[in-house]
Amino acid sequence: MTRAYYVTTPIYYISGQPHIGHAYTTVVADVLARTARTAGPARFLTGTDEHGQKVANAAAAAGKTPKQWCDDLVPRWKELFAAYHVAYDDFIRTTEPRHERVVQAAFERMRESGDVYLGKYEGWYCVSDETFWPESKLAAGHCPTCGREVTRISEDDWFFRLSKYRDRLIEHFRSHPQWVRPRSVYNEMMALLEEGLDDLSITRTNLEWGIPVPGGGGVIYVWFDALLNYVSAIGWSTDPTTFATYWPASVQLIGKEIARFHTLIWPAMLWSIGEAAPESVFAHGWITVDGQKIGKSLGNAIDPFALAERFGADSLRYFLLREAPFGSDFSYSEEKIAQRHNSDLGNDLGNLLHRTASMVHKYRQGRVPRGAPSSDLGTRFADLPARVRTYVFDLRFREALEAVWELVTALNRAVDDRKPWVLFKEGRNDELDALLYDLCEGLRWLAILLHPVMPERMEELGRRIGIGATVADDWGSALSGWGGLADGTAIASGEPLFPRIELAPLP
RNA sequence: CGCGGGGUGGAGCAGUCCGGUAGCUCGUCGGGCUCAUAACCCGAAGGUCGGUGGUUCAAAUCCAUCCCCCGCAACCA
Repeated sequence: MTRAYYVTTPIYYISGQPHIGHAYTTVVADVLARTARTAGPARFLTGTDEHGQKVANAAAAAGKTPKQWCDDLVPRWKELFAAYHVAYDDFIRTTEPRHERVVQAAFERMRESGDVYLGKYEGWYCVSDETFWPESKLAAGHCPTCGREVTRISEDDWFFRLSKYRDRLIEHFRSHPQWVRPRSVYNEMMALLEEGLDDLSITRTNLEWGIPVPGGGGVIYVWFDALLNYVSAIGWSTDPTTFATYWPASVQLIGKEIARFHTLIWPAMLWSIGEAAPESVFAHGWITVDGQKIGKSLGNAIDPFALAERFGADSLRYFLLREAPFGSDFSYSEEKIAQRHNSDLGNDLGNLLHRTASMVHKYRQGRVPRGAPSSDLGTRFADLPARVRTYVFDLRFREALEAVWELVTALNRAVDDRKPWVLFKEGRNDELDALLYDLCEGLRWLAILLHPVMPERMEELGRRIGIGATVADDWGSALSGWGGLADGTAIASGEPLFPRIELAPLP
């Protein structure tokens, strides 16, 4: 059985509209999946988390049933991913039967093994908000959102024996120091582990919007339900062959706010049903505006659709991966996006295409001339695909892009160093042919190497240099050596690939 | 004593785990070039790496302590 690359995003909780953070995580997963596909089989899962109190509340406020609410919103997420050129293999909704079956099966199995047991859940309930609050969240004994009185409630719920897995989790963390990244999140989770773990109530009797507890007794708590999407989507308990191909996941991307659930509770749940923990979990940072967290209440939420419209989805994808080391928070601003777009994409890369196409037309009637038998550039960058892959699979996107940009810079420099306008004037045709060939071949490499990051623009670049859809080829064959571009290929001249974006000056 | 992260040339950041010429992008200044999207290439200026103390032949990097900023704080996804 072939093990395949399996990458997941969190499933997104649809109590409202998608924002730029959703696009961020999903784009990163897309880049991983696209890169993995240049090497072998890969699967990329995303989806929506649709149960729970907040969805029920939001739906009620909108005068809809929860299901209708979700059905109406799911297309927004799909539109978002389409707008950002995301090509997922599967999109799972937690309201689908294939998921509900698996959640109930997992629950049953844990109940049979004794990892799920009946206990008493106690907390505070705000009648007005229809919300439960733990003791620690109360504001001076009152509801933290509406300020009203809360009442003590107590219900019989099923609990997951999380405490039982503490020692195994500690051992797993110690023996797999890279399994949770970045290091800061690993440390924080390890500290939580050392403080100790309590069992978790995983059912609710006061709520109807959820997956029914097998045998009755309310619904399954939304987190317990949601985490299982990663295995329900690949057929746990129903399709052993598919499951064995993809599990354990290669990397599960999350935001750092949900690290507890994915690095402590999730592996314990998996062990409880006899499966392995994911190979790695990577918690990325927040996108901030002027160092502040983005939030509706702060009034600085960003409409991801408008942003893609304005700057181009591929430029944004590049920005998100290039701007900060993956894992850290990073500050977003339109000025920074425009700067990256203009400088890296427009001046360095786009202009490289433009000047190359111009010279090929001016000096060689728009056809790629025959290259020299060997090229210093080809020798120097022979290991670039392997380097890029290593960086990408290590989620060091910034370093991957910097490595690719060494080639961009080298090509631009080659023009200055070898002075084609002089070669042309002096009739040094072999030298001119060799240079122009290097430039075109270099562009072919760039289109292929950058395709996972900027699929739409690199496909356009591929069309311009006459290689079309092969930009998504397997790197092993496409980039096995310098010289893959056939001479005589027509190079199109055209509008700038990344036209400059001028921001209106600030008042 | 709740936990964790951060403070590096004008701006934004790498480097800190495994001590040993402080690196990148943008900006600034000077030069080159004309194929090109006022783009490209070369060079320069600019930092006692938050403070103090310690370990060491040697510390941005290890230890202690202090100051400042920011997240999280158990069932909220």
